[in-house]
Amino acid sequence: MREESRDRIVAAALELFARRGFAATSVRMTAERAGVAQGLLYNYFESKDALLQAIFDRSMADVRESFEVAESDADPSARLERLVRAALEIVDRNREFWRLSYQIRMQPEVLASLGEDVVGWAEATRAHLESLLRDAGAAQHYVLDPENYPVDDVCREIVARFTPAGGGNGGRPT
Amino acid sequence: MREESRDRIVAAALELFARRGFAATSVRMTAERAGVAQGLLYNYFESKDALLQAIFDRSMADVRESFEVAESDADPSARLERLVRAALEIVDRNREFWRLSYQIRMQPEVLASLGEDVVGWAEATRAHLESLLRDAGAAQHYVLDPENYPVDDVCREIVARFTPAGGGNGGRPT
Amino acid sequence: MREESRDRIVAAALELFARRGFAATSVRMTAERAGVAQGLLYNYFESKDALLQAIFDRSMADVRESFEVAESDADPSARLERLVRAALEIVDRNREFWRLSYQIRMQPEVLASLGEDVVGWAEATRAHLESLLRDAGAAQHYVLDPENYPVDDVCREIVARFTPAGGGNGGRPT
Amino acid sequence: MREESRDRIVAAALELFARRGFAATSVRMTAERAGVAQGLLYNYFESKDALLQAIFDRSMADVRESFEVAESDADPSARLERLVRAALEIVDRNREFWRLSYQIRMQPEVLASLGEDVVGWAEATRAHLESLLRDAGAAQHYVLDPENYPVDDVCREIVARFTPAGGGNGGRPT
DNA sequence: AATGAATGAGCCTTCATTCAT
DNA sequence: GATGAATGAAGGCTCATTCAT
Repeated sequence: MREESRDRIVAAALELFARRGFAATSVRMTAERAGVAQGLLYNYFESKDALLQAIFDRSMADVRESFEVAESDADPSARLERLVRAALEIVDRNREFWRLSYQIRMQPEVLASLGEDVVGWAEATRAHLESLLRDAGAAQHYVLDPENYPVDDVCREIVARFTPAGGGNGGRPT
Repeated sequence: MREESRDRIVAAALELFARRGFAATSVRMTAERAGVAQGLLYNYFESKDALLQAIFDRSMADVRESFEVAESDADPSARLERLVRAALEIVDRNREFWRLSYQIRMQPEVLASLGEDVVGWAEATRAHLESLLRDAGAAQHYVLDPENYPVDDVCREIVARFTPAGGGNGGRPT
Repeated sequence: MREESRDRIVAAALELFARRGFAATSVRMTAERAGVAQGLLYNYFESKDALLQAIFDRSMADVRESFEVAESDADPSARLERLVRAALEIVDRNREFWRLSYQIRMQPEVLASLGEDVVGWAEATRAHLESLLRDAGAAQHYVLDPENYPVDDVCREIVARFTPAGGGNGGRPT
Repeated sequence: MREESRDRIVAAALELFARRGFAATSVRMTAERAGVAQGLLYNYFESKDALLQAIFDRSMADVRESFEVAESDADPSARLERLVRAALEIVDRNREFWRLSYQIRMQPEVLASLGEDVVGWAEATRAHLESLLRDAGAAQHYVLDPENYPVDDVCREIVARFTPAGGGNGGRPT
């Protein structure tokens, strides 16, 4: 039950930070959304900053794990498709997180206040993800408007492009 | 004279809003950076929100104008290249603004508080810009790390792609 | 067992209240120092204020008792010396308490919130103690820096002063 | 007028800190007593701690100056009396301050948070003052209950004691 | 007897904003 | 046009206190 309160706080914070921005979201508001008293937040997190860091920690672990599972696929012929699907799923499952992530990547000071690992990780994952999803435009587009995104088309096309005999416009800059 | 103070405030605000986020930037800080008393800000802008709106107005006008000039080129053979170069220049000249713009596009509530026109404009320009620069990945990449961006290569390639006989993968999703 | 927890709480509270002040000491801190959960404190005391009152009760009883023992000495020739030694011992044994007591005597509002008895007692004891220890300066000095206090000299001198044939400056204002 | 607000804040703070204790006095309460908005306090002082330090600075300067004036008296025969009267006046004029000072001297942590100079000064002045006023008991008594303090008797007696031919109980420990 | 998660009032501080100068 | 003292609401955080376990 201890974990439940903590999780609800993290979930509420992620949602609000993502949609309103970290600085514009008050702790009071976050606690309210999580359905707990505001003081409780400080039983689990040392500060509002620490809560932000915790969100990154959790999502980073989730992403890392998803990729590892996908990459461990033994069958080479299915591997690419699984990776691409995993990438889309990762974006999908953590949509709020990416939204938050995009904001913070634009703010050098805030970014620096998070641990070193976040900075490196954010860059690495973005590269990883985008090399699969073709480009940040796709990812960003998908984050903002998932309904109208042609997931299957994109998926099929990506696979096609990376499969021998496909060729075409290969060496595009990212 | 009047305009000089106003401009310095707008410039300071843009820089700070972009690098630290709108909510995390205080009016005091902005006035300090602009080298004026904090009260003066309210001679020119009704509120902090109005200042943000003013930044959008100014940058929107700048972008619009740049495009118009480029598109008015009479010579068809040079037109595409000029447009592409204009797009890169626009991003370059307003780098802080794009940084800010990306943050705010992620925040539905903030976005809505700006005028309707901003919402539509932001979307339209992004599409316009990105259809030229290929994708937001490129634009975003360029915003964050302009030093290492292969401007000329990209430019050449884009022109190539849109020039007859290029063809190929045209209908890519954005 | 019951008493042990209670005593540890009182001891911890006395130490912290004395060295950091009552208001600046948190219940959490006190419980931590006592090595118990913070909730337990409310099994023994109705409130933080009641804990303060309890400290006074305990120390007041201790002081009272010490004096009674000393004053009950039958042998007139030894009586004075024993009283003086008792006074010094009382100060010594309850050093933290005096420290706390001095602080609170300066704060009319806090003092009033304690029971009526405390106010009267504090004044009476101080007078009693100081008439023996010569003055609050001595007592206060001794509280703050017991190492360098010439206990024996003071003791001897006091006895001398109050012993017939000493006389001299008797009716000094306190 | 800037100075007036500042002074009113300092005066209100001194009074409240002295009578209720530093930690138990809220900034809101202080501002209210001073008749200003609570935010204004931070135009003049960086923090509540800084305000406490400012109080010490001001009173320390006042005390120092009073002593200097008294000590500069050329006439040797009047000098002692003037010094003693000055000491009493100093205590009188800064009664709230001494009250506060006594409290804080009992709290090692708070004391340490004030500048080094305060620690040394407090000790030196106390010694200085008390060697004149005979002892902290007198001073403390006078602080708490000035109405009933036999100022003139004490003054006369002190002078007598330090004047040649007086002698008597000279080498008392302080 | 004992724990510590949970509460919400209140703390110190910062903020956007106003207005006399 | 420009200043900065002044305001009071709101922010992040800590606190004394309660209560289910």
